[in-house]
Amino acid sequence: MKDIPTKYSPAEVEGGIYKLWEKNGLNRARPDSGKPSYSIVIPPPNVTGILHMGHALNNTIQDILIRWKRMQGHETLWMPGTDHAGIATQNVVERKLAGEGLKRTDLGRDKFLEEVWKWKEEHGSTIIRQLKSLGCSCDWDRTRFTMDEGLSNAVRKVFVKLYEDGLLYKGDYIINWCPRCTTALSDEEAEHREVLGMLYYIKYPVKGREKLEKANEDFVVVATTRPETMLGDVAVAVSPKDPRYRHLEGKKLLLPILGRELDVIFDESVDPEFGTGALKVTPAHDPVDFEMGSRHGLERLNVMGPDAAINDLGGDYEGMDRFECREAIIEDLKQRKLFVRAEEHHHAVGHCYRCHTVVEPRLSKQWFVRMKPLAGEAIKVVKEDRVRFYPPRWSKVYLNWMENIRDWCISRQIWWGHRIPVWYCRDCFGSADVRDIAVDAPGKAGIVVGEAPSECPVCGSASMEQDPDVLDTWFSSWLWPFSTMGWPEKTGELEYFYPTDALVTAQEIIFFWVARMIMSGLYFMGDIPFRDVYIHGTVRDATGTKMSKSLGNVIDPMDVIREVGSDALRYSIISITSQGQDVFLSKEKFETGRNFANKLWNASRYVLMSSGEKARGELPGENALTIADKWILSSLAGTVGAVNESLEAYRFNDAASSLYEFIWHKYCDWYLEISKFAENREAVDNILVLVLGECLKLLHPFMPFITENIWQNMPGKDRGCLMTAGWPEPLRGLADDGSVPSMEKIIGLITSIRNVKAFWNIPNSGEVEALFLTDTEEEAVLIGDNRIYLEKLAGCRVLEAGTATERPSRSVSALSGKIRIFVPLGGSIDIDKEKDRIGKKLGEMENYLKSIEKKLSNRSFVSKAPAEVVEKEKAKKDKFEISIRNLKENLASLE
RNA sequence: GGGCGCGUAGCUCAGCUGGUUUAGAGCGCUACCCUUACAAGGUAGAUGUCGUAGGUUCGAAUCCUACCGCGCCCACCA
Repeated sequence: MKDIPTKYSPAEVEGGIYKLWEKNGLNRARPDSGKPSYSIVIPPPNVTGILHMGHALNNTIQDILIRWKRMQGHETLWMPGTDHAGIATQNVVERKLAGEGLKRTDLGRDKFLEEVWKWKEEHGSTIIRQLKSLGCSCDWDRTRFTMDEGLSNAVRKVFVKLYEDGLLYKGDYIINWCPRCTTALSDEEAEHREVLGMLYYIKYPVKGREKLEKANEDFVVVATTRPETMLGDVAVAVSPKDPRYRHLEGKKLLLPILGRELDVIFDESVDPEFGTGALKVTPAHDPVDFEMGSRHGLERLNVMGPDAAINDLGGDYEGMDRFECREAIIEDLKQRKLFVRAEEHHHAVGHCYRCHTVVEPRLSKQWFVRMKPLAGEAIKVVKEDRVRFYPPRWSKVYLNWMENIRDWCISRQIWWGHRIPVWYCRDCFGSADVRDIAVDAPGKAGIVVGEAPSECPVCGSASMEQDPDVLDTWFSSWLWPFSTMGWPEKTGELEYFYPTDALVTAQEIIFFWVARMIMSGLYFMGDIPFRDVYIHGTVRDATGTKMSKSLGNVIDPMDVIREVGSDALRYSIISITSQGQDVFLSKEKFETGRNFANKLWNASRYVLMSSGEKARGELPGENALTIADKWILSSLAGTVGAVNESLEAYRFNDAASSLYEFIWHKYCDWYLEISKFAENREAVDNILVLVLGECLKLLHPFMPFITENIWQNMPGKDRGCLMTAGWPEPLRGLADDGSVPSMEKIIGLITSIRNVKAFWNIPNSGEVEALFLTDTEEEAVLIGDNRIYLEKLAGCRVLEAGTATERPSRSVSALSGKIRIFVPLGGSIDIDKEKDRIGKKLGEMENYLKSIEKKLSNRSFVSKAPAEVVEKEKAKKDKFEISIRNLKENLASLE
């Protein structure tokens, strides 16, 4: 025992502790335990990803909840897993292949997928391992992956059900297209970023006018940010209310360079104020134009290929990249005197959320889910508080999105993911590319949705071709709360653990995931997927920038764990994240947790070395308790209550600081010091061990490793694991006999005396004498009975305590509450210094007293304020008057 | 264009269902201490017109309005 080092070394204990838990199967959830259930849905991290600070924060919060509930006696399920992250993972593997000089098309679909699975086998367990070193007490036996057989089955079932219910369709729409990933993206996957671009003004000649002289007569000026899309223009639109263009009705314009004839159309959606009030219409490359094109029956000319290079409709520009083409077109327009000017223009441009390439709005045939029918219930459950957001403001964000919901583009032109379970009959559809076959209603002939058919139900042909696309990764994630529990089977897990209790996630994932899970839960399970949604802040660096690999400002949680340990990481990050506020991190912030862990370590070391061998932490009989004992026990009870209250309200930092305050500033600073000179050794040893044990329990959800480690070193054979020890009860039923205020008075006296000593430069180890003038006889007795505290902790000898104590000559004085303290200083007293000290204090107090008096003399205050507030104010006044009188007497006695 | 968050000690932030806090914590700073658990420590101390200006109220860091600075999210102004 004596060999325990004075520095806590997490690296030496954490791994072993985790093995201990796993060996005992402590994180396994049993749906048949009969206990109340508590379950959490883990936001599945990317299978090939690695742990970043956001994960660390997110999973620490979840682990706190799970450990807390487990100790409270709930049967807890924290189901871990990873998602296949279609685009991201495919990109990673493609990059690896590129290093070998290969493209995915060189391998072919099957071979490529083999490569991805291989990659997944090699790298997929990294994040799981990292979550374990963070201390996460997930039920690892139930680890799920979105492409597991069970989850894939759920995806197919859901696809079929949506199809049969008329909620799926495949058709031509403008979608967000990433030319680098060569796939469609959902609206949420296109991140809009404000950029400084150019707005180009271009002349479109009026047909039949050879000269380009008079604006609006000979030509119309059109403004655009993407001149390259003019290759796909089919019209120019103006507002019907715009007098400038009314005369153009029935006229034709000529598309610059290509010379195609364009109609002039009149549409309400054109804003006459913007640009020139004339808008070029490109239905295949812009969502607004697409809508307009549909209204006016315009042709849709798609002028770009999948890589956003200009296709054969682009004439001489064929083969050029879109941005290259932009430059070339501007140049050609200038040559032809059709270019007017370019001005700087701020606008939001979509970027691919995986590779950050500028997204191209592009006409394309894709699968969509009709969302409006799913949104209704999802709005209701939040409005009715059946699903609650913490902090509540996020429900507004959620509702705003839900009320304006748009259809979800779910098909992706990549290979890694759940392939769309739709087969088309080659014979029924002839040679058409199956991608181009529209599916606008359920039951279309020649199409089979669900399992691979052996033949076409219409013509009997055996030549069926599966849709080449895969589904959006979120199409499997949105089923996570029930697909992981075995849905569509009616499993015991679903019965017992669904709906789950809490979802902990980051703000940026509300639309991607939270909202969609609520919709899918309600639609497929008929019930909400979770009751509480806790939205934590975003982890940023010290300057407020979001941490990201590409910016190079990340702090790797694994580095932090190596340096200070998981517990320190967890405690630090939790203590700086107040509800829903962003977390600003720097390496120094982890010192808080490291120091706290070390403090706990050393306090435990002391308790176990000096007393723990015999003491078992039993509460001594009430008669054996000192005021200090009762004070620490009562304070512990208060802390239990505070921690519970904070955790119930998802105020993790509050819970953490309550524990910090109690353990450090009450248990260590005071009780441990007091214990060193306690008379009843046996009683105090038991209380030391008892309080330590309760502290370990309360702290365990926050710092699981160190607390379990200390727990395992505490005496007592049948302790078992702290991880499954019972959570402390709020109160231990101690009689309220005034011990707590008495102890607080003693603490106040000690502080005052220390203060005097510091002011007069008396070393803390040096002894002084002290006399006490009290208001009441009880206080004098209290001091007399507890003189040992003053002597040991303030380093003073108590000479006298009573209501008639006289101030000795050549002494300085202090005040604690209403008790006056005199400390004789013999010849060393510097009267001027003392006068100055008292004078300053007196000034402060007189000022404050004046403000109280003013308040009390205000008739409105006395008549309108609640009686207890007035009483308090009067009590304050009394206290200050006495203090001032005392100080004046002190001053007078110096004369 | 809508919506949201933040501006409190040198730094990072709590507090904000108005009055028990003469505004708190951690870090940093100052002084004294290697006191037999802990120097990653102990004791004591200094530091704030609570962004600005109004308003509501007996009373506002806390509620309302406007403004000034930051930051974020959503949105089809080309």
